[in-house]
Amino acid sequence: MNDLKACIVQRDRTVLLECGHPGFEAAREKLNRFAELIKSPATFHTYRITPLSLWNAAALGYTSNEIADDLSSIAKWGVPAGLQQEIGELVSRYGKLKLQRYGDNGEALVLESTDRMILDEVLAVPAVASLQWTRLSPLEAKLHAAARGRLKQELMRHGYPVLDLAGYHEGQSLRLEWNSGIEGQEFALRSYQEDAVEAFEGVTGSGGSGVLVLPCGAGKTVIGLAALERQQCECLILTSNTTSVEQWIQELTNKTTLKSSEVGQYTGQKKEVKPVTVATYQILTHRRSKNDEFEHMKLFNERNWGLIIYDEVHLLPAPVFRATADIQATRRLGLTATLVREDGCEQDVFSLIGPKRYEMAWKELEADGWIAKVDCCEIRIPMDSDLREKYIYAEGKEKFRLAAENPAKTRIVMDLLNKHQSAGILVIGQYLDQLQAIAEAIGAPLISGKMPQQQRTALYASFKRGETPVLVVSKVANFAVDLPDASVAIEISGSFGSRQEEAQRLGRLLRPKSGDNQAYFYTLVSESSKEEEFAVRRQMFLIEQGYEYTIHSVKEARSGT
DNA sequence: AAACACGGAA
DNA sequence: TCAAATCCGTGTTT
Repeated sequence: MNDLKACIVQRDRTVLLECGHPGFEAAREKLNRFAELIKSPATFHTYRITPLSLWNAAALGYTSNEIADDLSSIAKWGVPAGLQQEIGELVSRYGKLKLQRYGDNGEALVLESTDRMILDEVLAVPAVASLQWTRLSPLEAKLHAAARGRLKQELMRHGYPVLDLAGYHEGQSLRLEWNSGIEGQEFALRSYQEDAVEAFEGVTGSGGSGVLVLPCGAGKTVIGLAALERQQCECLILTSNTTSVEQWIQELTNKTTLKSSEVGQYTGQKKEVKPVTVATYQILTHRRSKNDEFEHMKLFNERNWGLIIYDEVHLLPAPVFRATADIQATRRLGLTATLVREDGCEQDVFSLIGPKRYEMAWKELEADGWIAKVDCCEIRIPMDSDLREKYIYAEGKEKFRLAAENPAKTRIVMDLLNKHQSAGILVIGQYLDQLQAIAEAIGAPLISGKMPQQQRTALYASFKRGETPVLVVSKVANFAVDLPDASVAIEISGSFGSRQEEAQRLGRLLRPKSGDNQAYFYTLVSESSKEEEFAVRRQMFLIEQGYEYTIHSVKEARSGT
């Protein structure tokens, strides 16, 4: 019995998961439903059950009983009594406050509670009390519909997520269908894409608001198109960069019956507002000068949008949250590979875009063959005595850079290139000097932000054909949507523990491979240095997704593999 | 018009 | 914590 229990569950809502344990996989899967990974050293992973992780679970339909059962099925020494209770209390908060429409004109809302004490308590919170309330009964209070977003945000901050049942306005209708493929080859959604869209639409099929979490390469754009096809309404699509804007437009016009005259681009170059409009986040947040207004936020109200799609929700900038608070009656679909934000605004995603409606673990897609298998390996490389000495006397931030630019890495890259004779190898790094040096040493072209777009495109194409087997790339790789997929990635340096960046880089390898469908991801780190710490942080998200990094230490500064 | 260069922003 | 990249607007050149 006990040999399947891989966890120690602690009173402070942290859970320690033993890595080598036979019950590891099963426990990880369960923990992912309602806990967040916060530390992942080699022997024990630490998870924390946070209010937000519980509410996201609750929104997916998990009950506190199911969570309690899951926990006790993995807890070696049982679940502390107080904790069981606390979880029950937290989970039950989701749904204790409900927001409903009041009257028929949509101008007012009513906040309802099953518990008078809770309603009294939240109405006493200053930021909530300052809204204009009319107490209708001990269990109901009325307010103006315009405050919907603000209210949800404030209540969430106070620890009470609201179940928003106030509904949506329909928006201008727009007819569109899937384009029928060649010779009756109907375009078909993959089964999980179908599931994701249905999760967004909800049981009533009336659509709603919320976030779908899917790995890179899972076809998030197609899911967005599907949501639009179901809703049949005018739609605003917000995304992170112009290449992505172009991609959306291409998919919209290729895969659906929408004509190019119905699809507009709203960016720095072109400001079209069409029945379907695709814009960058950046244009929305652009200001003439620092204290000016956001002049392009008016895009939210320029047409009667029935649906707003937020691509890459983890990058959504703060001012866009503020604008989103004002349009809570519009259906909202968030798409992302990770709910984790480096700025900690996960709560605002929950209250203003919506709760998580669907999540597919990366490993699950891998098992079904939709994405490649990836072997992740961290290689620890010693610093030679000169470098070590410099390192010891350096300041905090210099330390990181010295370790990251460890010249011994060049040798290891060469060894790895020898090992993988195949084409499709990316060397990815953070510092231009370092990348330059390595590019010269291995005789491969370096692509950085300085390189004109045309040259980049030419190199990407040559890489795709296999004529250029190895590319050295800087941070351009983080944004380049047109960079072809690779089968081996060697990360020689990375930014200060950005989990997203690591995920993005791994994402480059995920397109299914012919043959054994296997890809390789190496990350090179200087041994016993700050770089090691940050590598651990970077890897966390992927570990949560079920990837394991094997650690390989290099003995001498120059050694074979 | 389109291509390019620059500075500010986040 | 940094460095490097993007995007936007503006102004200049072809």
